[in-house]
Amino acid sequence: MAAPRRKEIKEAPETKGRGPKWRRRSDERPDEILDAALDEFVEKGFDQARVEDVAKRAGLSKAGVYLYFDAKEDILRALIEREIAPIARRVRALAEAGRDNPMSTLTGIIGAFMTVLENPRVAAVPRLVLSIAGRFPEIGEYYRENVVEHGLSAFASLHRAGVEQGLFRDVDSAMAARAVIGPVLVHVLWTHVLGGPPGGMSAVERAKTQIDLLLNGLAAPDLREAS
Amino acid sequence: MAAPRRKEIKEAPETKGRGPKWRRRSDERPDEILDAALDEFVEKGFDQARVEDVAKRAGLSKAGVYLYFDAKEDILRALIEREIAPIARRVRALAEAGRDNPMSTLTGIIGAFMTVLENPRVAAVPRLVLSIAGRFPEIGEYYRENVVEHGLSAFASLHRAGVEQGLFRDVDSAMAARAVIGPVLVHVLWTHVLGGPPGGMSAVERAKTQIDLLLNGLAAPDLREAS
DNA sequence: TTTAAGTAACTTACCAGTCAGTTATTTATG
DNA sequence: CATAAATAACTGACTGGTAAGTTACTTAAA
Repeated sequence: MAAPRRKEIKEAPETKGRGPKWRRRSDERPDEILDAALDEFVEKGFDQARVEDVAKRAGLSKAGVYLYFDAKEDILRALIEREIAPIARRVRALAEAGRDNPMSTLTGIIGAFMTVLENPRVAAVPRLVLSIAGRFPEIGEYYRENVVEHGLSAFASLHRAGVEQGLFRDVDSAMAARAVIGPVLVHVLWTHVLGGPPGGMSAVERAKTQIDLLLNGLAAPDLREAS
Repeated sequence: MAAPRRKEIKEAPETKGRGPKWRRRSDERPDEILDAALDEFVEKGFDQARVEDVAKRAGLSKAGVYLYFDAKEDILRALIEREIAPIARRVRALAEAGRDNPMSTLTGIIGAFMTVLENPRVAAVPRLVLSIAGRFPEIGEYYRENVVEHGLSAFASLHRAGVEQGLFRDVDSAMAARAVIGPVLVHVLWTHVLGGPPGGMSAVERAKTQIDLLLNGLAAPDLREAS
């Protein structure tokens, strides 16, 4: 916990003569606080994290934090909103790409999920959401609507396209989506939450195996039912 | 680790006339407290649950609780241990049964998981574990060793048996296990944590669809790769 | 009469949130 | 340019409420 150096922005006004009237010294404070909060929340959980520690990590005093956020809860809310936006955007992008080539998009999705969630800081957000969703239902709903449901519908359209091209079987989209993200989720929980050993496989190998299993099924080839 | 000493004295004085010298009035107190604690923890989460409320629910005073448990944390520990034992036992039983008939055992496992986890009180335990595993790593490890790893190895032997009988493909057992429990887990989180709508399907239908997908895969039949 | 079982009231500690006052930076003025 | 005025940014110290854990005492069973 090295004392974070205060940012020293001595930068002169951009336009010498007629600059903007008000140039705040720290427009980036809110983001710095959110960064610090994410670290603290990940380390200790929302309840056990102290606002004072968040403040210290961000390089200001507790009272300073309350200049930018009205309550601890609001820090959490803002944090989750900030972290979720890019995910929603990415999901959307994947959905767009999916129309043309469902199969490679699917493998792309699984691969991306796995590698992105390898990063503990990324994996931490869904964990945080899960752990506080009971107490702040709106946060859970927000996450559901903006990430999960978004993702689901994106996947559904991808699946639909694949069915039309004769690539995928016409099963229930929601169930298929669960078959896609379920194993990834289990892996995340296993490694990041329960502290299990990562196992021998690399992320790429795991992704490959999972896709194979997802597409071709567990049943021996000669036993598969046509559907 | 030091679980609060459960009073091992079995109630029933077998002999009518002359009972044992010491008949405690409440051998069942610890269990009553744990029942109450589960309710409170499920409702509010570990941190927000007050020991006094647990006590009230169990029908005694807060100080009374501290006669049986040294700390709030110990209540949690004991609770999880108590709830986990039967699961481990069930997992073992399923594994035994699995040797003979891997295919029906597999469908049995999925069905059992889904229906059992329909009960919020049951679903609550893994949720609790997930939410506090960061702060009490031993609890996470305990859960991992006694439930997840147990279950994994049980599944692995089931899978092996199936492979030998030519029923299953010889993929990585751990990955196959994830493919089995992942979707169930997603469903639990979806309904119990994020408050998503349950969707049209019944538990039985869902189980059926999931098994079909797991065994036969998502790919259209004529595209499947032999493996 | 002994002792396990139990309680009300207390102590202790913590921490979210506030407030009165300080410092730094910008603009206004002569 | 100096310097005063204005105000945004910030802090140390405090408050109030909450809840874990303790203690000194009471009750009731054997």
